[in-house]
Amino acid sequence: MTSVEIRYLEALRAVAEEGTFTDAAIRLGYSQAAVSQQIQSLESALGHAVFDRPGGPRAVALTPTGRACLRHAEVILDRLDEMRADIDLLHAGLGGRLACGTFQSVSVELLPLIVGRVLGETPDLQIRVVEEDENEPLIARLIAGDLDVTFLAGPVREPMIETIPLGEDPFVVVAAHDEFTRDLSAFPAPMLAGTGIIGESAGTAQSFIEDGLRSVGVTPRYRFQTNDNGAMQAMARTGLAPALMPLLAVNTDDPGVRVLPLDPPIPPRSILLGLPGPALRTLAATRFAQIAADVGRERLAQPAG
Amino acid sequence: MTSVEIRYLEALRAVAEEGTFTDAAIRLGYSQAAVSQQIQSLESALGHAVFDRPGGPRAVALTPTGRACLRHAEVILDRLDEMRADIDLLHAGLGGRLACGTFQSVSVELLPLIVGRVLGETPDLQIRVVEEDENEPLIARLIAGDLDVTFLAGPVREPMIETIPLGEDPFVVVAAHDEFTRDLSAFPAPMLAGTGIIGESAGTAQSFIEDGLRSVGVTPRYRFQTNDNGAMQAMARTGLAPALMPLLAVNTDDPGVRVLPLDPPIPPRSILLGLPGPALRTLAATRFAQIAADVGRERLAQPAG
DNA sequence: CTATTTTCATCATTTTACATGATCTCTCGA
DNA sequence: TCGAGAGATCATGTAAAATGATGAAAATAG
Repeated sequence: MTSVEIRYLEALRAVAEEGTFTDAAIRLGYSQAAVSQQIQSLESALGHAVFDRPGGPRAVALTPTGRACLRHAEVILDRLDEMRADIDLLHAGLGGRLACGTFQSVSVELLPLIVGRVLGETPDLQIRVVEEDENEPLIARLIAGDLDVTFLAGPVREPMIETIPLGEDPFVVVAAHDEFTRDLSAFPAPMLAGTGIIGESAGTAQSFIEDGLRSVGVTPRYRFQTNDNGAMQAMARTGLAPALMPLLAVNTDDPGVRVLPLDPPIPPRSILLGLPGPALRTLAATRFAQIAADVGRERLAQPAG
Repeated sequence: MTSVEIRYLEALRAVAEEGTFTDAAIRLGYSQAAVSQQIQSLESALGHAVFDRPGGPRAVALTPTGRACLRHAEVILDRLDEMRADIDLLHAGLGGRLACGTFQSVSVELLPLIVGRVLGETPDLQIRVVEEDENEPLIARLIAGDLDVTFLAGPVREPMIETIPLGEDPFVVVAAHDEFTRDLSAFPAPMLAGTGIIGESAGTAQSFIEDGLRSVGVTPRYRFQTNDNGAMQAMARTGLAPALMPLLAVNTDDPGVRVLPLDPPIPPRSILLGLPGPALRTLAATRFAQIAADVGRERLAQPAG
């Protein structure tokens, strides 16, 4: 009891196209007997004849079973070729797919820059972006192979993956442009205790901010919480309270607000790029990481020292 | 240098789904060593690793190459299952396709009746109808395997195919319904010499008619020739000349014409169903032939004796 | 830190499948 | 009736695959 093999399907196609077992054997580089046996194996695997052998010098003809089989066989053989081509492309670094994890503040400015440069080099690469609010699911998906590369925030302790520091993203105060803020060059941290703050709803970044505030003696009190950067900034513009946001997430072209460093400053969040171990790394992912590091050097503050 | 085999793709899928070589081997009914070697063969065929083996009791993980490969492998394996299912269906006579050759006069009444009954039995059968004006291309396509069954007219001498007589289709005169034809029960053949006739343009049927007419002493003289049955009948309705048509092609519900036998009669055309040799015959084609014979007995004149 | 467990790789061996070359058999056409 | 051409069959050597046992690496438990 044998099963269907690629070789049999190739023999089927060759015989169907050549019309004789002998010619098919020549084309495939086998002996006639080999092709005969391969077709017999295929027939025993399927349980039905695929060729009608009229005998004598007449060409063999496909049975209805053979025709049905050939229709599928051609798809299968084409798909195999496609597979090889796909894999070759993947290792040439030109094609394939790249799934990239990210989070809001990175998505605004850094990601488009990086993606733009990557696509400039390899236009046939298909980049898929997955956004999450926290590190944890991004890391999990990277390990699962669901992502090829992902941005991460803050310090990451995870031996299963490799991280590349891209730079630091300071937290800034976004406040309404009014008489009070007009002449400030930094926002006094203690004032936040009185005004309250606008912040993100939850997530890793938010608890990082809260710890930072406490370290400068301020207990955060939220006047408004949202996960949408635009909404946060718009709310700050009304003067309800200042928003405390990562600089990357701020639209600095907005004339209605002032973007100020906090005084005293709280520890900035570091931006990392996570990659799987070398064996699981795409060529495209490696290149993405290089470009991300370049862009980080250009656009992000680098840690002192 | 080995090439990609179905077995390897099955191993790839099993390992990817189970997470370990050992579990995949159990599922596939192989030893662990066998699966290990199959994956190695696949990797050497592709030129790249498909799994990352972290070593120790951790699950293996697909490499990007492996993921690309698996995407295609799943399509290929699904297609193989589909192929088997398709062939099984074909031999259960329930599914598959049936390509049927036909010609105009049969298409009008006989074919819809037969197709209706066949589809009543096997609704999932896909029937494709191919119409030709002559026997010759129909027979050629039947032999080429392009058709599974075909209607044929008149006597056929072709050892490569099998024919089943369905009945006879007499030639009738279709004449305008006027004072002259009102009381006739048969049309006198000699009159056709005076009026001329309306007939088909060319083809096997037409030369058969001409031979028949000559045998009753009439030399055919065409007033109008067309390949469209409706046009022929419409022309006869105007009274230009009587049309000589196979009864099957006549719309007998037309009150504007009288449909009369010829006197003396000319030999009728026999209607046959052509089938390929038994090895090339679909179960559906066999059933089609049985139903066609039934319908023929009900609707066609049977040859004397 | 060692023992244990889990997992995959490796090796030698057996078993199976495969390809070959030499006939056989069949059909058609001369 | 015979030969040419096509596939089937057979015996045989070879290559590939599966096996079972063993080994190595890494995480886990004590």
